[in-house]
Amino acid sequence: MPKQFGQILVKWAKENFRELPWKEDNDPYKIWISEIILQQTRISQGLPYYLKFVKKYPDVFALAKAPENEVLKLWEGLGYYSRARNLHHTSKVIAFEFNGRFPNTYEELLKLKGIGPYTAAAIASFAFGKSHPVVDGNVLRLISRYFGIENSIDEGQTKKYIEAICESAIRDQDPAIFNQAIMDFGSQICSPKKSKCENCVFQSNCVAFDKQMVSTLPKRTKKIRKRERYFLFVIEHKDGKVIIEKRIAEDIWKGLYQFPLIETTKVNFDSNGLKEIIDQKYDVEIETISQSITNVLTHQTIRVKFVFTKNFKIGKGQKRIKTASIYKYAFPRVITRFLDELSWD
DNA sequence: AAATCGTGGGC
DNA sequence: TGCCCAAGATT
Repeated sequence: MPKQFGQILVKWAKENFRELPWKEDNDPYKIWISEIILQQTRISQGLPYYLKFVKKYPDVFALAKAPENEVLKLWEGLGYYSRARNLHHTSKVIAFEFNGRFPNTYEELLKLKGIGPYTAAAIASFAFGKSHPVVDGNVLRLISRYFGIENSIDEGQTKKYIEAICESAIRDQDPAIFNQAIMDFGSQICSPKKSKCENCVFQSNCVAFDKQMVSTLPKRTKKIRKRERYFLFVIEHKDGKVIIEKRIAEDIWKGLYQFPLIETTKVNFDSNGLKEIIDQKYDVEIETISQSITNVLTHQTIRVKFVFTKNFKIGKGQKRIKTASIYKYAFPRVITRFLDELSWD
């Protein structure tokens, strides 16, 4: 790593500076909220949620005092809901155990739920000026290409190697500026596709550019296995009320609500005898069944049908709510999208 | 260590 | 269209 790497990076960033709302002041709370929201999430997708969160919960006490369901409702649609649950959990730790004082070291931050190596480094540097490099997807890509690292970035060793490189690079720089710069550069110039190599300030030293490996680096070895699942959501709309239940299992959408669910097999899902399948679990009369809706997630493809019924016998863990108060509960996207199309005549 | 956790945009 | 990917963390 040439010593000028950090300098060149910071110089580039100052010429391409863009203000981010959570960096207006150095409020660790706001920086924390923004970093959790931005995990595996693009700024354009996360920004509206950030604005909602700091408006409704201006400080850690406001967040800590809120009920979890309310926090999940605000998070609805953003995905990876454990982030919201951990965010809320950690807000209570900070508010009630630390009396609202935010941990200000990398090591202490790392102990908090939902804060891993990236987020600890981000908060430590952006809020407290501590010298810890952020190593996110942008950084892994940039460093892999610059050094021509052909080992998979999925491996812990590779990540540690890149972290070590960044620790030396950040040393002589302002930590916050360096971290912002390296991520901005990775996302704007050293992008996954259509990298802007023509006018890249690192072109002459970049191994990947020299060896024409820009499009093949970084390497990944993990392959995603996708499961197929088949969900029947049973809806009973009666007297302006519907029945819902909370997802509590260690599974997708934990903490969110849904209509009573029957998970079934492909054969049953596609068969004409869906009634028997439903009868096995619930004592109901079936009216209509929606067409199959496909919900593609990272690790599973879920086929969903909505089954409209009468005389549903309510069971444990289920409750009737007014349709007018559905908006208070957080639902998975596949359900909110369906509800948006629906009018409860 | 490897699998899992959502959603939406880009091509 | 189907696949990749996105300011990762947890178990």
